[in-house]
Amino acid sequence: MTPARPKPDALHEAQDRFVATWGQMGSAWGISRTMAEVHALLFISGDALCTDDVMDRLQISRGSASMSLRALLDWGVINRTHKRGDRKEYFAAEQDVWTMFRAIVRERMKREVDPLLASLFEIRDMTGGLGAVGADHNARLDALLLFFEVVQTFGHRFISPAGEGLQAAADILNKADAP
Amino acid sequence: MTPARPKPDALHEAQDRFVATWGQMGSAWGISRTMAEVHALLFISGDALCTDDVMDRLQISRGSASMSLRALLDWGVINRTHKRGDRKEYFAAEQDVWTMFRAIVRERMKREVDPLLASLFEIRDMTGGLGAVGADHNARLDALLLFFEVVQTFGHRFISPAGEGLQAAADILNKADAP
DNA sequence: TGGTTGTTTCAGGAATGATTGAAAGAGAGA
DNA sequence: TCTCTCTTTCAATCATTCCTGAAACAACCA
Repeated sequence: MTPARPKPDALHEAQDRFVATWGQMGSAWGISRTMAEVHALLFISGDALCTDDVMDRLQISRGSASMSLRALLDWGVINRTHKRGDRKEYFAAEQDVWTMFRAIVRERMKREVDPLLASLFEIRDMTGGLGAVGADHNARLDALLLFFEVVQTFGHRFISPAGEGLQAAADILNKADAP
Repeated sequence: MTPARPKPDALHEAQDRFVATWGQMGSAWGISRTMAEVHALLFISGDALCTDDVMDRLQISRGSASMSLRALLDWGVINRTHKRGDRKEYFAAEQDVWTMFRAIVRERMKREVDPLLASLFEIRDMTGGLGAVGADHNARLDALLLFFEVVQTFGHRFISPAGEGLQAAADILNKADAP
């Protein structure tokens, strides 16, 4: 067995399983497995960890750890911290789940929904000149556009500053739960 | 230039761009590019196409076309049809955008959210015996569980039979739009 | 400034996931 | 039953994406 046990085995194993689970979830949704695992580790440990901690725990290279951490910072789901008398950088995951998902939704909207809508508008314009030939085509595009505009509206509401976003979502769900 | 032009160039090009756009979108969300492209083609053309039509238009192999079509059937976003006096199978995309997304949400819930919740519960149980050591860990898991239960509730409402699902979502969004 | 510690970058290699194409399967009609 | 047409399967190949590791970079301190 392992001679040194800094943590109870059960906790350590539970963390590992959480990391694996969250990693799988990530890849199903288009996020690289490692990046999701790094996030999972920071979230579930609750501590601020340094690059070497992450490397050791997940058995990944320095480069990979650095890139994942950078990407997570860009997404706004982790933060840099420092420890007094230590030059290393430490990273801690946002612990509020709603705040975390607001950040995720904000980024995905910016990276995917907004460009998608822009493209759909452009594509629609390509057949503006056509008469009846393009009518059905345009009708289909319009239906899709309408749907994604609704998605965008809803998304904006979800991510809008603190109270509103969370409250709006919670209210909707509470109302929806009642009947 | 191409000698035969069964369709106006503009329409053809618009379709191609839509296919490419939808394909990109797919890969960002964990769906294989080709499968998303096949779906895009069926959706934007509005016709029922056979395997060869899809192969020719997207320049993919028979095997790839067959597998993509099968997967799209499993997702419930396209349907088989037949033409009188023709043994070939034709495929047509669901044209109602809300129905289409209800199918997508239903499948993703079943494939990803449900198993995720099951895993999170299991992981939580792994540290049930631990005292104070595991308390923070469990609190974090609980917060995540709560969030995904909300997601699940909301998702179920969205996909619930015809009227309700669509209506509920539309209502919520209309209300949210007002102020 | 030189030495030390820590971080980022990126070309190349490894792993993962997707596609092909040919062969087997399935069904219809004669 | 045989033949013809269309569909599905799957091992081998290909493409893409991800990770590694070492070198360059940056920041701090004496």
